[in-house]
Amino acid sequence: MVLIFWRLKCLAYDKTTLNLKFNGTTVLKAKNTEEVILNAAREVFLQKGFAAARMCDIAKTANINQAMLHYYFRKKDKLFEIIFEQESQKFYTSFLAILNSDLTFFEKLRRIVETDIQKNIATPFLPMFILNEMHTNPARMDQFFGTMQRHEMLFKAFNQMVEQEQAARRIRPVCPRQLFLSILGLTMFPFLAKPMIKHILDMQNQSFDQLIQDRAVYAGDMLIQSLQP
Amino acid sequence: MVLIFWRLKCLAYDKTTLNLKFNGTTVLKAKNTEEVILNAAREVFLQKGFAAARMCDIAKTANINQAMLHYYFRKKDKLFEIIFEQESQKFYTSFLAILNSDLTFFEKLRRIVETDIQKNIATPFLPMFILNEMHTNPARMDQFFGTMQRHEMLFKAFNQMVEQEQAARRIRPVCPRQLFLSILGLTMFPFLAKPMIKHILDMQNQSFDQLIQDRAVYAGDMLIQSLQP
DNA sequence: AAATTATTTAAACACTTGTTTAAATAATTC
DNA sequence: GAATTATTTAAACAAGTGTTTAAATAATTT
Repeated sequence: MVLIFWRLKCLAYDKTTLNLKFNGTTVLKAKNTEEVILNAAREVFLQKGFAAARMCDIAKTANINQAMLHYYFRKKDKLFEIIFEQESQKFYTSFLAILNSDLTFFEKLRRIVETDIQKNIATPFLPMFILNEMHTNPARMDQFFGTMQRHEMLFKAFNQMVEQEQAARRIRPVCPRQLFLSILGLTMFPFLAKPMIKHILDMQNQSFDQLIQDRAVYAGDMLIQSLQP
Repeated sequence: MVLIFWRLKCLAYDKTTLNLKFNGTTVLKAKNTEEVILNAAREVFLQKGFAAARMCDIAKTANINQAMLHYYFRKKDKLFEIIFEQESQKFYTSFLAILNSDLTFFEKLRRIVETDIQKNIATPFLPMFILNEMHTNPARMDQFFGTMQRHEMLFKAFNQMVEQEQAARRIRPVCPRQLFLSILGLTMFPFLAKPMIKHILDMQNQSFDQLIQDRAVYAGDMLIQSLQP
């Protein structure tokens, strides 16, 4: 019995490093400090944005000394750049893949809306994080769009598809750019305006989440309905 | 000739106060310092948000000494509160008025979308300003919605109207909350995402503004089209 | 096991940025 | 026109916040 307690005492997670230690020596390196820092930075930056985020908040969230942040990442800017880069990637990766699939146009619309909403449910602060950062610091856009021409491809593919559908008279005449704006607006807006909307609609978190869930079907219906020839 | 030059020299706007002076004495008090400061604060806060806004930027924009800001408004927080309060007012004042007018439902929809977009054209940073502030500092919401129950009224009136139209089978069955989200999303999103959208759609300012202008009609069409029974 | 390297800590540092002070100037009142 | 009050300025101040340092500890290599 004493033995058990002795073991329990000596086998424990180090709160600081999150490593599993036995008698003070690391047995399992769950995550290295770098990852712990990045996760904390992501959490704080996504919630507050660059300007309002505090290095000490990140340190506190990561459960480490503030100097560690600089040991691993030198500057706040550098740390932010990494997070922004990572999060930028998530933003519209699936969009192109869906466009290039062999679904029908309407199926693609549904799929895009569906995956977009599911993605944003997973990381609800991402839209505001990206858009606000671009708003206050337009120079960041170059980083967002990177070196490649992802974004040109993105709309070109979409545009071509809409024109094709239109030519075949499977949808009514519509400005592809407006349609593009509508898709993003219908899916992203609830995440951008969540605090306000919750208040106006007088909803708790749970029922708001349900509203968002239902929105995938609703937005899909609406788009398709509005495109009927 | 000399006289003319002498006059030109002595009749001039004081860069600091914006007052019109003659021989050094104020002839016309265009705007008092308070207004000058508030206008500068509005400009800076709307563009940067609270955290990224700098008192010295506001002073520079107002063309005055930084100490003046504190002489007139004590603290940065206080100054921000005033601006936030003023801008909050503009946010959905017209919405209720239109709902209570005696237009048909579809006409109301068009009118709401139209005025919303026109309002945002006049103050394009307002949506991001309000939503981002609520996102980073939810405590601000109480100030936004103020003491009155404007917001409850707002959705209640809308909800009732949708249900009424539905009962009369003038529109297809639809969740009023989803429709509400759609209206706001369709009109506000372009302003929230302007930097990104401009880049993706590869547009200059001018053509983007045209896209926004066209959007009032487009969004109205889309909403009505999607509601056809 | 000793030496070297990597990691962590606490404290100090330095830069930014909000705020105050005290003196000067302008405006107003008596 | 003198006295009082309001406004403005420059400078210093103070609080917040990012960053560095030097010493301590842990890990790794020799």
